[in-house]
Amino acid sequence: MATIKQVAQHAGVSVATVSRALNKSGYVKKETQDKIDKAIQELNYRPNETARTLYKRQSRMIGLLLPDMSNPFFTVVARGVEDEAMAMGYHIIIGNGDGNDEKELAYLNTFNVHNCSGIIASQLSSKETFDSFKSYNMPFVLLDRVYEDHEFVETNHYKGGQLQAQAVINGKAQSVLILEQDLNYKSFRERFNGAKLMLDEASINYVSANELSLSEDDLLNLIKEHDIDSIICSNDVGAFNAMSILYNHQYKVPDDIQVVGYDDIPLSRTYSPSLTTIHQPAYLIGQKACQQLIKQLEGKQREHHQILDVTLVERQSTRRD
Amino acid sequence: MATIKQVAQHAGVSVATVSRALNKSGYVKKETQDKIDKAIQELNYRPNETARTLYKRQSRMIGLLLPDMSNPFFTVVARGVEDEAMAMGYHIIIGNGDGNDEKELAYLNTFNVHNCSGIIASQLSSKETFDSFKSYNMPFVLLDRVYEDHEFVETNHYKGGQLQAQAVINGKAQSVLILEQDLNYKSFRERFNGAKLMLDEASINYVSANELSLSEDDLLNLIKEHDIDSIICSNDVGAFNAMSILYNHQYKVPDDIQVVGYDDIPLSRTYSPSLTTIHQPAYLIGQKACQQLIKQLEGKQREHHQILDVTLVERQSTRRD
DNA sequence: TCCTTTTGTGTAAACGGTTACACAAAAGGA
DNA sequence: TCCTTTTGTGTAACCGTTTACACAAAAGGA
Repeated sequence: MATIKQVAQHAGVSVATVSRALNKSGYVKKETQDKIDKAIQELNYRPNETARTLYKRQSRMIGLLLPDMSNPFFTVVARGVEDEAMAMGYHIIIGNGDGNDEKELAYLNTFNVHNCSGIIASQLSSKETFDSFKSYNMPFVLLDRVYEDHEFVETNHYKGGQLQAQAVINGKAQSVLILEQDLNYKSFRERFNGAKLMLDEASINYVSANELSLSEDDLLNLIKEHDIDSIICSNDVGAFNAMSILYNHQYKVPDDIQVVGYDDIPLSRTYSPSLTTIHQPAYLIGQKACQQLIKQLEGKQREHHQILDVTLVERQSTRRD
Repeated sequence: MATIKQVAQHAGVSVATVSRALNKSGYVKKETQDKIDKAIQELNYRPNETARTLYKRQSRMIGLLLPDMSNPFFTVVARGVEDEAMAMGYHIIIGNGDGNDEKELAYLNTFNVHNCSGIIASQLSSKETFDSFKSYNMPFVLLDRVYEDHEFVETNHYKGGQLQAQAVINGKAQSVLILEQDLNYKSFRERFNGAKLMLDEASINYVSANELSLSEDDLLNLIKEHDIDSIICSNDVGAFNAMSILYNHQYKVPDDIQVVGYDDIPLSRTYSPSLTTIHQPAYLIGQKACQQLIKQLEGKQREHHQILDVTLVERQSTRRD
């Protein structure tokens, strides 16, 4: 690889001039600029980012820390971040925290020693991790599962929960099973509360259970015991799971039991029956978070808390009228 | 952030000694080591990767270029690469090429100017891109969609195609529709050939069509026209799509038409009916590719061409006997 | 014309590490 | 004891950029 020194030599100027020409900082005579451009062409020179980063103590890289990129929701978020970063001339280093403190801190450290200019993170597994994040004094934006005293982009989970309930109410629900996830996370808690509120207002019975610790038999028992005719799931993957179990036990969806998911991952449109779910603008979340971070980096004016809207997408897995 | 200079000062030694202590290169007296460790502790020092990279002209980062990380197959591959990289003390910069020459070259360039130590890439959209890759003289390993004159990790696509045919033959196929994708890629071509061979041997009729350019109506027409009772898809997402269309037009899967996918993405187990498909060890592909690249980096002995096995996973979307 | 400002360029010091080299002290061998 | 080897440490150059500073030439103003 050619270096700036070689370009300088080749063009018969000093490295400082080349650098100025490159960055359009300071004065450079047209004639000189041309000579330099020619040299750059001929040597196929591309400035070394590492050296630039070292001097500037700031790279054009963004650390992206997700719970798990193979979760389809986060995959799409990541894609949003990546595309936006690319468009703005940044690049991302990706990390999967797996809800594990140590891993999260290890990635945080990585991002730091690589002079990443900022971090986008979701689901820091504990308040301590979050505090560590803050102590690094790196710009960052939280995603989806946020702490309220920091900049974030999220969606309106409360409304999402209400819409889930609305969907089953539209399908004449009588007895609802709400499958929740870790209620320590505000997002899940709010969805849960939103759904409960709507069901209470409509005087519809419901029971709830933790989706993660629920076996197939547990689910079937709950259904029998409470004569369940509607299931509200905590996300689409969970809904697919439930529908698969229902299918294998001769329950018809949505006639016997209707199911509503959450996220609207790409496959929920394609599933048969296609899944009624809450659309979260995953790609947009990623994009917005990236935009917000870059604004933060550049000291620009911005919204510190962005709460994006969610919508109900009614498909075949719920009844209508 | 503390620097090595501060650590040296704090410990009362030179930076060279600190560096040697840090890297366990060269001699360091036990006593001195202790003083240095203490200083590192007290200053919470962590070596700056950028500086290290600049001197060594080699970072501990790997560029990962995929067609699209939101394709569930590649998501899992990426996760395999990431986990393995993490375990070996490397990190990944991720890029989505989207089958677009320019993007691929842009990422290649990024990886290069960041002094990535190597590249793992899939589906370079043209031979020219591939040649550019080679001209950078960076170590790299190809994934899944490979050129044969370079190191790669892939799966046995020919066998995969045969197994797809086997699956429909097991379900007494009489008239098969093969949905293929871009046959310019060796992987798709081999699957196609594998499937055709098996069907020919069993004297079963088949027609084929390009999945990507096939509308819903086209599909339905083909089915009617050729009295199709089995569909071989080029991947699971395509199979879901097909099944969704079948479902909406009152075809029963697998009774009326059986469907076989390819990839065995996580959701194919959960889909209802669950999908018969060819299991590709996506995670393992990622892991192996990463291991192979790191061996290459370290100049170690290794297999240059790894061809992993695929297996048939028979589930509910195909008939049995 | 002389002085001031603007333009254009080069020199050298940073950025934070690693390592070649020099050299001194300690250990080992005869 | 003297010589050789091993151990331990420091000095300074280097990696490839950016930029503060110095300074000269050109342009502009009176």
